[in-house]
Amino acid sequence: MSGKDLPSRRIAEELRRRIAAGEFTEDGKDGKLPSERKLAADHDAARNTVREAIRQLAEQGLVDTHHGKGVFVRRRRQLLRFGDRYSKRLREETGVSPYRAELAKQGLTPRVDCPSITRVSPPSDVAERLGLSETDSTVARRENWYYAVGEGEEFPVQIGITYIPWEIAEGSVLSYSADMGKGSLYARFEDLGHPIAASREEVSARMPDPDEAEGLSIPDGVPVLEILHTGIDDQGRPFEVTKFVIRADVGGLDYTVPVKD
Amino acid sequence: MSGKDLPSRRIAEELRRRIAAGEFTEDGKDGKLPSERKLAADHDAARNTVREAIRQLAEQGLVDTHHGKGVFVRRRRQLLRFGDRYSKRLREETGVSPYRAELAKQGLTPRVDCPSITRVSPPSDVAERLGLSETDSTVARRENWYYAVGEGEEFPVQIGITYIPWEIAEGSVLSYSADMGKGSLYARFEDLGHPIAASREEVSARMPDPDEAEGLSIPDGVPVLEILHTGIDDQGRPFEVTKFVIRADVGGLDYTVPVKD
DNA sequence: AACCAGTACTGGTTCAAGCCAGTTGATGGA
DNA sequence: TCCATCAACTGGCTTGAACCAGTACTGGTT
Repeated sequence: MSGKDLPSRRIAEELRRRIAAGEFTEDGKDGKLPSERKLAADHDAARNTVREAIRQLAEQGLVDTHHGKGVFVRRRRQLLRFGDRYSKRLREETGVSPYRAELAKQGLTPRVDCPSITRVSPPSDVAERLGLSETDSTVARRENWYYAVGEGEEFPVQIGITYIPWEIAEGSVLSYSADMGKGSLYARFEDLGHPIAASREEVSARMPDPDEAEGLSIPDGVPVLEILHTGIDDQGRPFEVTKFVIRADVGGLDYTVPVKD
Repeated sequence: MSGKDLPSRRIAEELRRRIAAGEFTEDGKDGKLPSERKLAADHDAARNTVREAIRQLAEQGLVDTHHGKGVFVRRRRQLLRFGDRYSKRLREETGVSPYRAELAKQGLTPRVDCPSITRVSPPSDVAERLGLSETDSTVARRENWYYAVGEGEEFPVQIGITYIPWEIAEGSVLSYSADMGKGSLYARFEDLGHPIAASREEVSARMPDPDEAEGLSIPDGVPVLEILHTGIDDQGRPFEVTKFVIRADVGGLDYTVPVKD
């Protein structure tokens, strides 16, 4: 046995069963569960006990609650898979960014927002990867928000914060313009003598902090993937670090890496 | 403003501040917070309100609760970073597995448990990646649990479930023995004519299901990384799929991938 | 038709109380 | 000395009540 026989668990278990059976989602139904007060009466339990059960389901990502409306079965969206983001061939042949291509597979269109470009001191993890001193150097900081638009809804997918050593970015569009022109970011780096040759990606997962949860409208019980990406040029020099934060309920990663002998 | 001014939020906020200030962890202290009943009295609030505040902290991964003992500040462990797991050179030169090497950096020793080797029908995602029919084929299923041992404590890190087409595993140690001999798994695949040449890794993050949470003793508010790994040989044939589930509070990934022109 | 107010729902938060269950340390007997 | 017992903690769970806050519909007024 893996769980104790408590009222809240029993109620949660029963709701899980009914959700799996499609009781709330079949035909014309909108996925709405009975109200907390009704469930409490049905199970002869206190409303707080039902709330505890629903909290367990929400934590598990099975339902969403909406104040004033009700509790709804969360419909599973197929994950977007991001990989191969830097290939020059892709960049030149298809003319569309990998982000756009992946969204297109699911009938979605991207919207990217670049709310700020600033000049700052690098955070310590970024400075370390760029081989810079944390205090004696500055970097250009470009913040990008990625959204997906489709079927009358728009939702945020990921945030990317790119740090570029100031001595590289200085004078280039990288340091001041949201629009980076044909071929986008990595074409500009190539112009500047840093063609991307390798990418290091350090991947972690964690719960979003409250600001991220709000900004990315992340439902309860959904973690984020955090990727610390370092761009490395043909000389082995790191020239750019980007910190991605991806909603794990809408996005994942897909790497195909050759294995070295 | 990002949060409402509710009693439970205020209490959580104050505890966050005191935790950050090191009030519970400095010098000889063991990181224990005041009891729920004491906090309730101090803040002139109901015990349930304090519990709600503590639940928020636990969800955020700041504290652990222990029934009968108290609430403790969670000490952050440096993440283990797994990458480059398949290199033949590493395998032959160092003689130690990458898993062992990464743990050694932090003064930990691995323990690996192989509780079961069975013959089953492949799950659909696995069958798809191996190019098999879900119903007309069988695979060897090897389940491995990875633990870290150090300083009088042992904790689980990840689970790996490896699926191998039966026609490949049949007759080999892969199909029946926990001990795979010198060079381990990928050396055996090489013996069988499938030297690993590339690895595809599909990465997602999610909350653990209740069984995983128990089996991996995952604290509240900690997600897992799920990696669906496909081993590909020098002919481009997939010969093995492993599903890893990693506790995100102890482990992450580290890929360095060349960028194709 | 357009608007607004009222009302009856929904979940969100807090309260005070009680009992259950795991942990710890003191007490006292063998 | 050793060990069982007990008391006094700790958090875990449930109850039932009250009130707040967001939503949607209804009916009346304009």
